[in-house]
Amino acid sequence: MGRHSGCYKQKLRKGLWSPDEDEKLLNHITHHGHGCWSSVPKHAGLQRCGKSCRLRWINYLRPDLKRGAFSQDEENLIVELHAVLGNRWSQIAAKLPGRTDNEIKNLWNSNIKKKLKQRGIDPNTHKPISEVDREKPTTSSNDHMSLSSSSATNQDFFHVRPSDFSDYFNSNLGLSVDSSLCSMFPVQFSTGNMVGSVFQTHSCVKPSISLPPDNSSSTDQAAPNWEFQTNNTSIRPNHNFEDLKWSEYVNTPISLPVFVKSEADYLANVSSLADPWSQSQNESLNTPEASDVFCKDLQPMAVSFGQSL
DNA sequence: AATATTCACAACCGCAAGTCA
DNA sequence: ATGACTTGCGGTTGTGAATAT
Repeated sequence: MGRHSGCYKQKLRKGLWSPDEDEKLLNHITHHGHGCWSSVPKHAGLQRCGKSCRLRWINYLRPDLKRGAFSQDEENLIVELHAVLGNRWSQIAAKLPGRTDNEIKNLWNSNIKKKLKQRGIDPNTHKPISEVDREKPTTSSNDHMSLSSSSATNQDFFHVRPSDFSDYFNSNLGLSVDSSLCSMFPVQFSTGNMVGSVFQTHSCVKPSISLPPDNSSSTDQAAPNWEFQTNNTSIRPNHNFEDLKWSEYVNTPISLPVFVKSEADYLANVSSLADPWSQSQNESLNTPEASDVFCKDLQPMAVSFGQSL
């Protein structure tokens, strides 16, 4: 490739950095800033290309790096972010202060991927592996948006990236939604072990998900005070925001997503959903876009989905 | 003890997008 | 408009340590 030619034309060092090189680079950037990376090696007295210096600084020498092992919370967040963002490591890293994209990518490839596979989850789609195998032959671009399929899972929606959400809104629902503001908040079917998910793409909010204690009876749970009834299914908002471990989360197969435009709308919707929804499935939620979307489009799909169980 | 394998981490490579003359 | 150059990203490879055989 053409641009990054310095490393090849000149006899520049490659491979691991020595402590001496680190010190030179650190001193230079501490006193002068990096400015144009291509001029850094010359000014710092290094036999490296600018690109290599940049990488070394970003991934290792930067003073704000956290280093050390990832916490369980960080791992969980990475999995959840990956489900929405895919391999957009830099965007994932932006949500984890002190962590680099390279570090997260390495963790994913060497550790998390394996853990997910051991739990029967396909790390690419975040779906159960058996399901991924079944679905391999056909996947049209909008298949993942359909809730009418009985094989829909939580990961169907995590699989959809924010940009896809906004495309879907813009083209199918006639709404103008900024992809960076698309979010989901949790909704729970009361007839099974199913949850939705909270996700905020524009700020680091740890998803909070709660589950019914088990698949069957959950009488002691502080249940939401409304539910949406169909012939054989009821849908409740879940506002019992207890943290959920990923290991538990991956075992919960179904979600109902609701989209909101902003953090403010999100909070408004959560509080509005705490109120009785309505007597009728046709009555709108009393909040803006999310309610409209949910009532006009997602609710009927959810009903269809619920009935197909 | 020697060798092979696995693992975690660091660094490299190729590409695309952006900037600037 | 064009090409040289920089920057940033994501996939891949290299390397040394730890572990298994």
